[in-house]
Amino acid sequence: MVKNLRMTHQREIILLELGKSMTHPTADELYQLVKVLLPRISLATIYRNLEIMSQEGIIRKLAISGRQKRFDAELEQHNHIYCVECHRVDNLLEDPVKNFFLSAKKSGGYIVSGCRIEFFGLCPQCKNKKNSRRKKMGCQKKSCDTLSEKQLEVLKALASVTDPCGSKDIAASTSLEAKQVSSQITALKKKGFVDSPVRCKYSITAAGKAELK
Amino acid sequence: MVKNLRMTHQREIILLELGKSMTHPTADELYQLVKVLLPRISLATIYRNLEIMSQEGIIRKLAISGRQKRFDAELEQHNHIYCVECHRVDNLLEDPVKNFFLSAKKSGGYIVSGCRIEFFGLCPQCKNKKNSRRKKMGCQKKSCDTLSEKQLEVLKALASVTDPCGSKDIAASTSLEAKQVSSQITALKKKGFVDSPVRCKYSITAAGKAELK
DNA sequence: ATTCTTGCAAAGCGTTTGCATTGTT
DNA sequence: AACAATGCAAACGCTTTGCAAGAAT
Repeated sequence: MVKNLRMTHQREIILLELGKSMTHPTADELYQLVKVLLPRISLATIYRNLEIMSQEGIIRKLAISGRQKRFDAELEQHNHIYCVECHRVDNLLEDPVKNFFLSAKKSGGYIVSGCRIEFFGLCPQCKNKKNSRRKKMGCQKKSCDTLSEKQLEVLKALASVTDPCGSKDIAASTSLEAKQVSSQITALKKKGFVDSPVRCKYSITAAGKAELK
Repeated sequence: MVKNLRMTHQREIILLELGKSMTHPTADELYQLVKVLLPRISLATIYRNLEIMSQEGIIRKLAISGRQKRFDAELEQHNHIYCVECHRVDNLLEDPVKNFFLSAKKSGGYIVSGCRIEFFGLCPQCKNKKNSRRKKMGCQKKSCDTLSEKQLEVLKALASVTDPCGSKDIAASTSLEAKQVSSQITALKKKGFVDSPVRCKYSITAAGKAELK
């Protein structure tokens, strides 16, 4: 699951340039930036590293509006605003859900003409496929460090929200009962993947996020 | 601006199949469906028609998650849910902003692992470019049917929301003052592009939507 | 020594376009 | 008659991949 990554010169520079950039660059834009420092680097290396690093959770791949993929070194949850004319992507500072028009005004001078909201996850079919696949592979590895299906589900649910939430909330978003959730949370806290910043409210830790690959 | 569309057999079938389909098909998926009825049709025709028809507002192009574009014959505002495993896209029946977890439960059995919210519009630079371009072209056409810049801005603001809203809301989302908005609304109502279903609340009409191309 | 990573080139995929022909108005 | 739309094939842009050479552990 976890790859043995090596810190190559190329990878270092790519990460550095992505970190410096505030424009959510595309692979090609990043290529242009990196080429200044490493003239012999190839575009394929950029793509490969961006892919690997986003899989490892070191950077974030933005699936925005059809066109090219864009990348972001900022991992904290934040939303984006996209110019339909020049295709640039900026960060949205305010929470857009709270007040559409307010955030529009504050979005660095954008004229907001719309908003796309898209949920993602597993459809019923794929959910079932995954479950049966896991059962088959279940007999191979069974160390204490391995998360159970239920724990994984809970952890994912916690990863998908920013604010701490109670076990009822988690139950509502998973296939589990509230009672089941509580015991999973206990196990997850023991492993250091979950903590409880407020009484009866839980949130995922950095270790927990890392565990989800 | 408005093209002279012809109703060809191909276009008719494409529209029909898209209308029947509940899966937000990709161009290629639609190609497979249409080919059953019109075995000699080419994929390019599918792409061309989908592009033209979405430009004309007859269908909707979904800018979703990375890979292929998807198309939808349903024009009413609704949000989507996307399976990260098999890439299918379903409709989200509930308003997702209201309650993330509630809608997750009701999303046809999906396990929701996240949500992408993306605003779009014009960035400050492109906004300025467009304005100066319009000013240059302003002397050519000046019929009564032409919308002023301000009217256009108001109309766009109304097009971007589902519920009727007051002039203050509109002012907040445009570069205009509330007073200016009111007079633009009056003009737009006269042209039949805006109506007022509730006192002091305005919404865009079908004609208004059509006017925005 | 092992195995991860690179640069290069070629292929991949989804989409768009040029062109001669066909079909609609 | 005018010109929009078609089928075909070739090109496009972005991305991925196979492979031999190179670099990090």
